[in-house]
Amino acid sequence: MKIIYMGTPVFSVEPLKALIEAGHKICTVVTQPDKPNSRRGKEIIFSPVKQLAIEKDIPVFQPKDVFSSESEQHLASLDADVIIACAFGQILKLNILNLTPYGCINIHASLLPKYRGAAPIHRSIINGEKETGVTIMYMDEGLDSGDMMISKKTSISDEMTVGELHDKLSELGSELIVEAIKLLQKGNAPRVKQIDKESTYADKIKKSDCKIDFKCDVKQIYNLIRGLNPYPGAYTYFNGKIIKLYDLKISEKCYNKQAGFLVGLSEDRLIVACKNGSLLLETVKPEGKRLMKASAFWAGLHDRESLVFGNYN
RNA sequence: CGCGGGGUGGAGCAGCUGGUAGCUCGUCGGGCUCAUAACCCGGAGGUCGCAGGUUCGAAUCCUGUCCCCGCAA
Repeated sequence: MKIIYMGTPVFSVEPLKALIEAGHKICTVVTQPDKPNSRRGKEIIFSPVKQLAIEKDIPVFQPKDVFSSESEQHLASLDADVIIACAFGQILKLNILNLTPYGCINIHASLLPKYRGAAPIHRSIINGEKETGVTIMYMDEGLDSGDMMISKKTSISDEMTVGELHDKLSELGSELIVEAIKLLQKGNAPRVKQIDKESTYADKIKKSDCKIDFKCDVKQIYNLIRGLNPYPGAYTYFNGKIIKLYDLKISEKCYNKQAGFLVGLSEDRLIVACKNGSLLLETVKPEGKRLMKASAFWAGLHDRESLVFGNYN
């Protein structure tokens, strides 16, 4: 198959690799424009997918708007069989959706119609789901509302972080997309409508979603933290500064302290009292600092007056 | 030139209204103890990122330089 691949972040790297290894001809990789960035100003960071494309000698196309007529003309001139989109980051409109014989196929990291949208992986952990998966679908104009081709489930363990789940789903997506293309080629690919009324949405993670509310149950906080670990990281405040919490365990042990109180250290873990239990922090990242052991953070406290997370002052 | 924080014994920090360095943890030795992650005593370990300047004297002030990181994108 002659494929146009659209993707941007790390999640879309593995599937692209898999397609290349499966022997498909990737005529162009479409990815988001380079962001002129970095603190220093000048360094330009290529998207993960672009890096792979360069490595594999695949042409890269970075339109500001894929659906623009110039972009459309360029893509049309490639004469591809199918467009595969995976976390590309731009909305596709009809002109692109209908550009190739097989249309646009999407790799989505959830079991549709559940968790449509931008952050299905994060949201599924934050919500404490036990199971999720990857769905290969035919794209339409809606938000992840197209007909489904195939999907595969995977379980979410109680300790899993979003980073781990991300990698797992990325791998699963790689397997599925290769299989999906085979089905398309054979001409017997399934096509199942989504049951719209059962759909749910996983909105993009906003900054405010990452703030820990210590009034919540310990389990909820635990899910939030692992659902945002390693990126973008759940945060709270300590002495007026932001501190992000990463690796941790949850404990049922209750302390007679206010939620957010730093009880002390136990086996190199910082105990934080919560509602209906406690958190055992292993790594944290104070504002302006790099990731460090919770025990190191504890060791560096010179003022043991206000040992509470969640306060602005 | 997007905003900002930082480079001090193995780790995390304090000191920075100038006079050769301190805290917590770790580590080593010893003690207490049935025992210990707890406690007590003692020790080792630092050219205070680098270069230059001011000064009788700088981790502390000034200049330059390298590196690291947080936020925002």
